[in-house]
Amino acid sequence: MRKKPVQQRSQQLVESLVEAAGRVVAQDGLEAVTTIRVAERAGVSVGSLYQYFANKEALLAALVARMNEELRRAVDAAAPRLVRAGPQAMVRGLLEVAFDFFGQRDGLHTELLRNWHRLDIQLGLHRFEQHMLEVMRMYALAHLRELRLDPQPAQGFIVINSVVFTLLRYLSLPRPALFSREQLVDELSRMIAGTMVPGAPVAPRRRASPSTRKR
Amino acid sequence: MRKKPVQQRSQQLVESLVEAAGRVVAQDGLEAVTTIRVAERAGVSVGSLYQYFANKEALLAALVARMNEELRRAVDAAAPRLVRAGPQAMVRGLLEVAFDFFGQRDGLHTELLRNWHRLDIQLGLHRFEQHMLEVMRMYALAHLRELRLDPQPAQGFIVINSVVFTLLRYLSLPRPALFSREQLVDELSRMIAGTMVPGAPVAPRRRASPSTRKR
Amino acid sequence: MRKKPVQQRSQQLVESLVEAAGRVVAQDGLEAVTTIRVAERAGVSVGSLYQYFANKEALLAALVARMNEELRRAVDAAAPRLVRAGPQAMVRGLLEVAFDFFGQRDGLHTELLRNWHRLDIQLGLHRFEQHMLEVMRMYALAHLRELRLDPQPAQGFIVINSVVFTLLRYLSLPRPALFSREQLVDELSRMIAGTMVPGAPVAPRRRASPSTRKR
Amino acid sequence: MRKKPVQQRSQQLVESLVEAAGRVVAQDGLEAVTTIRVAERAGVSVGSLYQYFANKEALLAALVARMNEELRRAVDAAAPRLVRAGPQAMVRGLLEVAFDFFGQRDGLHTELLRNWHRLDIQLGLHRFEQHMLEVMRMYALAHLRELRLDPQPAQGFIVINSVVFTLLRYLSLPRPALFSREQLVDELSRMIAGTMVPGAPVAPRRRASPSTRKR
DNA sequence: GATGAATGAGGCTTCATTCAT
DNA sequence: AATGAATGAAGCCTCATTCAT
Repeated sequence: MRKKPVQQRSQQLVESLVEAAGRVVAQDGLEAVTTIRVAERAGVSVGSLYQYFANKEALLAALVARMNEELRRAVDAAAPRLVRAGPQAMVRGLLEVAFDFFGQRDGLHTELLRNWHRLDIQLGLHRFEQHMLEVMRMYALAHLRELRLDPQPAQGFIVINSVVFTLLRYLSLPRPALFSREQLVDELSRMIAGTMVPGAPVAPRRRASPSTRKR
Repeated sequence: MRKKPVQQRSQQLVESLVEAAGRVVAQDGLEAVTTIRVAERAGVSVGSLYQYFANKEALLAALVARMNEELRRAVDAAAPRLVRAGPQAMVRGLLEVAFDFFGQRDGLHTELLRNWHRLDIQLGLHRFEQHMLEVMRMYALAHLRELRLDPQPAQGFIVINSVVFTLLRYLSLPRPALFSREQLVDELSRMIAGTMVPGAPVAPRRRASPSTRKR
Repeated sequence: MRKKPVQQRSQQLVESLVEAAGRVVAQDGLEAVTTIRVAERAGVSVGSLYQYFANKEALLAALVARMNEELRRAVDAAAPRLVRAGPQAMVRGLLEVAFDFFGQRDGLHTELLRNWHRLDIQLGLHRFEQHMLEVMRMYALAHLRELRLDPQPAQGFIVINSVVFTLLRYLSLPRPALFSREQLVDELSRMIAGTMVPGAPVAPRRRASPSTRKR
Repeated sequence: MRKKPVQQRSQQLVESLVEAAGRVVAQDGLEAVTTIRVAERAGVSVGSLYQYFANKEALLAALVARMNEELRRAVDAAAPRLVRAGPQAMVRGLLEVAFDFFGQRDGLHTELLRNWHRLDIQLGLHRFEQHMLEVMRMYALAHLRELRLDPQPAQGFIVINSVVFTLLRYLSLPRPALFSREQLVDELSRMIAGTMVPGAPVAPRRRASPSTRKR
C-alpha cells in the first residue's frame, strides 16, 4: 500500500475500494476488473484509487489478503471445537468450514482461488498450509494413540491442496453435478481421515438418503 | 479449424502454429500469448494464423486438445502394466505418469492446467475423470477381494483432482521445496491407495534416503 | 478487364464471376463483397478472379455495366409501346419498368444504386439521362400539340433522378410503408406528366380501392 | 454518448471531435473516416474519442444528428417567409434553402446524404419528410383556393426525395455541368409547384440570361 | 492457366496510469 | 487530497493482392 491510511476516512476509503474490487471479481470475474470500474463502484475516482494502491496488482493483493484473513478466522473459529472431535468428524468439520468459506460473498473466493497463479496467492496458500500442518500436529498430540505420529510436511500440503482444489472444481462444475455435496464431503473426509489414521477402521459410508443429500 | 489443411504444407503450418503457441505458453505464460507473437515464433504472418484458426481462442483450444491427446496416450501406454500391479504400486505408477506428463514440453502442461478455468479444459478434465473412473472400475473388478467394490462417481472426481492439482501446485512451488518429489509421491500414493483399500494395512512409509530423493 | 476473354471458357468464367459478385451484393450487401468470397461463390480461386479483373473495383464495374445494360434493354423493350401512349400512361409505363427493374435479382440493383457514388455508376447514370432526354425529345415530336416544345437538359436530369431515387428510397423503406406502391406510382406519374404537359388537365387521382393497391 | 460532457471543457472536446469528423468526411469522404484520423484532426488521442463515443458509429451518428439539426433550423428560419409566398415562390425558396444547406461546410452534407443508407439517416429523413408534409398541409390550408386540398402521404415523400436527391446528384456532377443551377431550380420548382397546383397556369419559364446564371 | 497460401498494413477498441486543475 | 480527462501502446482481426507451385 502506497500510503498508510492513518486517518479513519482513508481507512474507510481503502476498505471500500477493496470491497468494490471484491464485488467486481465476484460478479463479473477477475478479467473484468479494471481500475476505473472498481473506482466507480466504490464511488470514488481512479485517482483516489491510485492514492492508496500503487497499481492494480496491489489492489488485488489487498483483496487476496482479506481473503486469507477471513479464511484464517474461519479456521480458528472452528478449531477449538474440532480439536476435540474424532478424526473423521474433524475432517468433516473442516470441509464444512471450507464449503462455507467458498460460499461467502457470491463466490468471490472461488474466483480468486481459481486464479491463484496470477494473484499473489501462493504465499498465502503456503502460510495456510503451514498453519494447517501445525494444527495437524496439535491434533496428533491430542490423539496420540489413534494417529500416525509424525505428520510430514508433504502431508499437510497434500491434504490442503486436495481439499481446496477438489472443492474448487466441484463448485465450478455446471449444475447439476453428477453427485451431491453430501457425497463429496463423505468421500473426501473418508479419504483424508484415512491418511491420518492409517490402520484404523474408518466409519462406513453413510447411507445415501434423499433427505441428507444437499446440492 | 477454419480451413481443413488437406495439403501437407498446411498440415505442417497448423502444427507449427500450435507448437509455437505452446512455446509461448511454456516460456512466457498464457497471458503473453498474442496472435502476432505466436505467428512470429512460427515464422509466419498473422494472416496465416487466421487462415487456420478462427480466432485466438481456437488456437488455444487446439493446444489444449493436443495436451488432452498426449495425456490420454500417456495413461493408455501405462495402463496394461498398472492394472496388474497392487493398489499402491498402481497409484505410484499413475503418479509417475502424471509427473512425466507435467515435465514434458517445458512446463507447458503445467501452465495450461493452471488456467483450466479460462481455457476449455473443463470438458477435457471431465472426460478424463470419467475415463479414470472407468479404469478404477476395471481395476476393482480385477482385485475384487482387496478393494471396496463400488467406486462412487465422487471418488474418481476426488482422486483425479487431488492428484492433478496437488502435483500442479507442487510444480509451481519455488524451488527448493520443503519436501522432495519422492516424499510427495509417497504420501499421495498412500492416501489414494488408502481410499481404495480402506481396511487394508498400507505399506509402511519408505525410509527417506538421500539417494532415492529426486527433484 | 485485364484480358480479353476470347475463348468461350474464359467468357463463362468472367460471367460466373460477375454473377457471383451480384449474388453477394444482393444477399449480403456491397460491404460484404470480398474477392475471396466472390471467387468461392463462383467456384474458382481468387487467383482466377485476378486473371480477368485487375482488382476488386474492376469486378464491380463489370457488375455495374451489366446493370446498365439490363436497364437499357428494359427501357428499349418498353419504348415502342410507350411512345404511342398518352403522357400519363407513358410515365406510368416507365415507372412500371423501373419497379420491375429494381425487383429483379433479389434487390441487386437497389443495392448497387444505393451506392452510386462509390461505384462508377455516375457515368452510367449520365448516359441513361441523356438517353432518356432523347426519348423525351422523340416523344415530344410525336405529341407536338400536347407538350411543351423544348425539353431542357435539366428536365431529363430532374425527371430521371426524381424517379430513380424516389423509388430507391421507397424500396428501402421498412415494410409496411405508409402508402402503397399504387399510391406512389399515382402521385409520381401525376407529377412527371405535369412537368411535360404543363397547362393540360391532368387525369384526376385514381380512387384508392383496396383491390388496386399493391405492396 | 458514453459520458455526459457536463463540464465546459468536455463539451468543447465533443464538439471538436464531431467537427473533426465532419472535416474528414467533407474532405476525404466517409470511407476515410477512421477513429485515429478523426482524433488526430481534433488534436487529441483516440482514447479521448472513446471517452465520449462508444464507437465510431456513435461518432458518425452525432455528426448526422448535427446535420439534421442544421437542416431543421434552416427550414424553420425560412418557413414564415415562405408560407406567405405563392406556390412557385415558396418552392423556389425551399430550393434555395436546400442549396445553401448543401453548400455549407465544404460539402459535408452532400457526402453524408450520399451515404444515407449506411448512416442512420433514414430516421432523420423520415422525420424530415413528415415535417415537410406538415408544412405542406399548413400551406394548403393557407392557400385553400389555389391548391389541391389533400396532400397525400406519398406526395411529401415524393417531393422531398425528388428534390433532395436531384440536388445531391447535381452537386456530385463533375463541373461544369451541362446546365446551370438556375435552370435546375427553375425546372424543379416548376415541377413541384405543378404537383401542388395541378390545373393552374404555371409561371412561364424564365429567360435564361447569362447574367442570372450562377455556378 | 489455375490455385490458394501467405502477406502485412491498417482498422477498431481497451485500459493502466498520469497529472493539471 | 480528490478528480477524471487524456494518453497511447498494444491487442485482435480483416482483406486486397501477390506469387510459388
